[in-house]
Amino acid sequence: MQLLADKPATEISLREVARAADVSHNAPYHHFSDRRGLLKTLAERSMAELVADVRAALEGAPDATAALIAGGQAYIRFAVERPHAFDVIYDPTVCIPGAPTATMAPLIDELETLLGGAVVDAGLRASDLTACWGLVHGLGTLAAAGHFRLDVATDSFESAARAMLAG
Amino acid sequence: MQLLADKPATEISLREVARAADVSHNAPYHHFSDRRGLLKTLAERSMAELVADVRAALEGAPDATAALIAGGQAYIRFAVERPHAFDVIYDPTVCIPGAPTATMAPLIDELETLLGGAVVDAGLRASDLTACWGLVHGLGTLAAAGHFRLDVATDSFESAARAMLAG
DNA sequence: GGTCCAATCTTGACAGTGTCTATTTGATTG
DNA sequence: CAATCAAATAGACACTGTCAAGATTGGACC
Repeated sequence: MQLLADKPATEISLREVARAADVSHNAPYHHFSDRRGLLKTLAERSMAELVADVRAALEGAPDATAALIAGGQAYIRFAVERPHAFDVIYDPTVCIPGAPTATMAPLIDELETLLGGAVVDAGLRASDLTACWGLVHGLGTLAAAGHFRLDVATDSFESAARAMLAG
Repeated sequence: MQLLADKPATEISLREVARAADVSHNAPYHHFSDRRGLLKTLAERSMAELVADVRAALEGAPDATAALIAGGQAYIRFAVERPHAFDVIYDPTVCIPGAPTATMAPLIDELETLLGGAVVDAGLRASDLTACWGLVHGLGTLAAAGHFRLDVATDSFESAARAMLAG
């Protein structure tokens, strides 16, 4: 996780992890089946932290509308502030949504429940979860890649969400 | 580009490209500066095709509202049908938005002009480009990763766009 | 105490990869 | 014809993921 703060998961090697832990180059194989096994674990931990961030934002909001906006903005902020952690969560070569890890599956469910609940509580239809999730995911990804700034992304989400609520 | 249809850019090796072209393992170095140089070229070609798809969708639409929806849906469809090409376009280790390639820069501009024009023509504010781009990007990415189906993503974009137009 | 066992770590080896250097080829051009 | 220059080549290096086969450990049990 420490290495993941500085470089993309793709560029993290098992031997590098071993060196950082000051053990032999093969010690990681007694803790992870594979290089992909390591990445799976990184993805699970990252997802747990993303879910925690979103939940904290939802719980800290005064009303349902504010909760939807705060939750979405927390999602976007996570993507921008921890881009490599965010990327590894959604890397399809690491975790296939159709067949997720035993640890990952409930986290995905929880994220969907949190976001879905916020969408419905704010007065939107349940099917609008797709749009809201897509919106924060795309804004977060593009902002993380540098296509626009974080505050532009969060403001943009807020006004789009309000437009959907009004419409 | 042929290899990119079957596997992510990350898993394409220069030596593999050389074998596919039936040349020595070092021949690619006379056409690309670097492994990253190859990926940059793949990103540029992919971006050109994405822009072409979006433009074709815009031009084939009967009115401004239909154009916005068709353009966004073309973007989503590209992401789902050619996920590896889509990924390499937005890979920040390949092309940094702040300092894009000479070939990539005008393509990014063109995409923004196309989408921005569609947004404004349909009656939205220019600042809504961010939300629309983020929306199709996120829906495309999540659908490509398998989090929901293509038709769910395109339908979701259509109804969200109509909601924004009505609000 | 002694004995087993499972985890953990180690060294050593292998093929594959990106990249550097130096050398050869082959066509274009003066 | 000779010169030149781009394109391709072979060879080498460090690095990587992964496999195999031994070490070391610490506790559970007789």
